[in-house]
Amino acid sequence: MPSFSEILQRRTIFRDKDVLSPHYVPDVLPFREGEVEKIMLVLSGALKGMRAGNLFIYGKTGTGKTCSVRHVMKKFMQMESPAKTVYLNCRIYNSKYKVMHKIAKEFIPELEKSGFGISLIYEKLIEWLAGGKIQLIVVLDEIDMVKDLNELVYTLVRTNDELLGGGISVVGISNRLSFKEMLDPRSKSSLCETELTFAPYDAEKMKAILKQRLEQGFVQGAVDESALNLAAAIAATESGDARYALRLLLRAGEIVDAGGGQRIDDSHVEEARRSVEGDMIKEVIQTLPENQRIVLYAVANLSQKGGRYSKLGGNEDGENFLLSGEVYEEYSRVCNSLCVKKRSARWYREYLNELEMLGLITTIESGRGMRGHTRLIKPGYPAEELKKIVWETMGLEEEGKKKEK
DNA sequence: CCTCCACAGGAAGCGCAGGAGT
DNA sequence: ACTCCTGCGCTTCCTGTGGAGG
Repeated sequence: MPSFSEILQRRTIFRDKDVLSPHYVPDVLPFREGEVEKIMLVLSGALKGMRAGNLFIYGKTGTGKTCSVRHVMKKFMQMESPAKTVYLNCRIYNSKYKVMHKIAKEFIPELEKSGFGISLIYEKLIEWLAGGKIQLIVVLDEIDMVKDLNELVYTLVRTNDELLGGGISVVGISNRLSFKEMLDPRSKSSLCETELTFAPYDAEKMKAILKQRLEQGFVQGAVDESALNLAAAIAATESGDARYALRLLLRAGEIVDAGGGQRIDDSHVEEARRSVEGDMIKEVIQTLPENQRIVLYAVANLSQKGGRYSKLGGNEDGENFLLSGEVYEEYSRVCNSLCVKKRSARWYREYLNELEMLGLITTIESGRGMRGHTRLIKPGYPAEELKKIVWETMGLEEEGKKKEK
């Protein structure tokens, strides 16, 4: 059993792990100068006591949206001004009430406790804004998660009509462009007063970003040039997501540390990719309902044994596809042995659709050679790995699985 | 050609939990 | 604190689809 002092004395190639975390806001944002300037421009009015413009920011995950906004907020707060900003993530504050309450209690201590009516919160907020002639900027990250978004936007925008001094402006951030169509036209036109799109990073930019971070995050010379290139290339081709790239490097560093090495090379990045991928699959599977996990297990299990399709010699390219029907049979069987009540065949099909969308399985329509109209299924990842992960997430049911064998 | 098979997926409705309204 | 309402997960029922088999 090691002591803390031993652990602290262990050699590490990290200088500062925080720099590699997704929450870190760097002082310089490479390739986002233009976007940062535009955000500053839109919000600058508030510093002069005028109402700032509303802003809608769109871009895929890991393209620096949140980072850029937080960066601007940081600068904004350093200025002498009665203007205020609030940042909230709508994954947590996902309704009009929760958002309004969070905004209010940020500035008005007496509303700290919950249980106030929405109208009281609203009035207090107006009183506070008008009293101090305050310009408030509300940043709503992952804004598409708000259930009654139309209501919320309408309320926030209308507030300005009731105010003589002070005002509210909204900065919405989303990674889904399609949600804009869900808004009614009035909310849409006020929220999207100004729009800004963040493009994914290409491999070159990704490399520069990683380079900037690893100079602060790792000790000098800890990362091979080719390992850096590889990490940048993987992240750029898979998603353009800088967070993913950073995660790769972080994991690769941990792998090297664990092995007592001193340099990250290509093999560590490859290993990190597999490891991170495994983590992400696990995260997804964990959120799945029990029955859906059993469906996934059934697919994995059956694909190892081989389905009827391959036994009938129906496939030319050797792909081991499964028939929808036989997977349902297998699923039913597993449910039985686990003493879990099975879902109807109709709902099972919905489960399949969702699993496909999540990339956990792939399906194709049956063509010639197959009787009837069905779907051919195969796992999206190695069956062994999927079974293991499902197994782990099932926890207590492990005993049941053993009996089944 | 028609019929049957083996499914896909839409429509309606049901029971339940949690939030809104009073 | 009480009911009322609504969204969600799910079942039941049903119509559609495209090739196989007669």
